[in-house]
Amino acid sequence: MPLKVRKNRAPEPYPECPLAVCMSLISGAWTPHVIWYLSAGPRRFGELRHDMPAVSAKVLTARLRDLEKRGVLSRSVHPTSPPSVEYALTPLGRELMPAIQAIVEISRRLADQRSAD
Amino acid sequence: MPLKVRKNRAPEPYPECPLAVCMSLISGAWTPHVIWYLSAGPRRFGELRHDMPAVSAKVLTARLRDLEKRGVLSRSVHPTSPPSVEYALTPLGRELMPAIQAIVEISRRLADQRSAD
DNA sequence: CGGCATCCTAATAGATACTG
DNA sequence: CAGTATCTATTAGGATGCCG
Repeated sequence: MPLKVRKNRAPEPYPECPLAVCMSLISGAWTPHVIWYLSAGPRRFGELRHDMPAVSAKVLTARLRDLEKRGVLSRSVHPTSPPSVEYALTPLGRELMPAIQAIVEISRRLADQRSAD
Repeated sequence: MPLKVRKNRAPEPYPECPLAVCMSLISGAWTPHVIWYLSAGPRRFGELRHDMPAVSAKVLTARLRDLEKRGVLSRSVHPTSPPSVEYALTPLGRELMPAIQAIVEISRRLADQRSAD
């Protein structure tokens, strides 16, 4: 059993791999969407769920916790009633925007091309 | 049982989801790396394995087949001895480069910042 | 050289029900 | 409102061995 690397993720510990650092922050099917919807400004849990109706609460929670741990976003609890929790991009999170932006633009262009057929 | 969507992938069929089209082409831990290493020009299977020592042959094959099926790259077999197979980006594949490029640049900047600490 | 077949683990994600 | 708990399913990826 040789070496046992972390599975299902880009192998971060290889510096010769030029995409690894950023990929480890945006990998996951929902991660880029979360970052995208936060790029316009802070947003609450329920609003994010509304933005992405197809994601389950569990998965959204998991992604948010993960991104918080990695320093991409911040989580602030407002002890009101009913309680509200706000998520916002950190400076690190904002550094990822060029990639997300590029993905959005390519998606739009490809979608346009398809509908033009 | 309501609607049964495709699992473990960004939900392509939601047009209101602005990242879906591109994400469906670059999702997967190794996919962006493959596209990146092909961006400099056509490349053979063995060369790609050399570029990404951490990927197994099986996974690399799977990613290449997948990308070929989606029209991102082309596969051409040269019936020499020993056989050689060359992969190259298609025009569609080249459209994805801005996103890959952005990921590479962010990775480099973040790596620089870390080493500057 | 460039695969494919087989078996395996781990990560991601979905459904549903429940809670402070 | 913003989660947590539990259970299950799908998939990505890894290890190994064989083949034209």
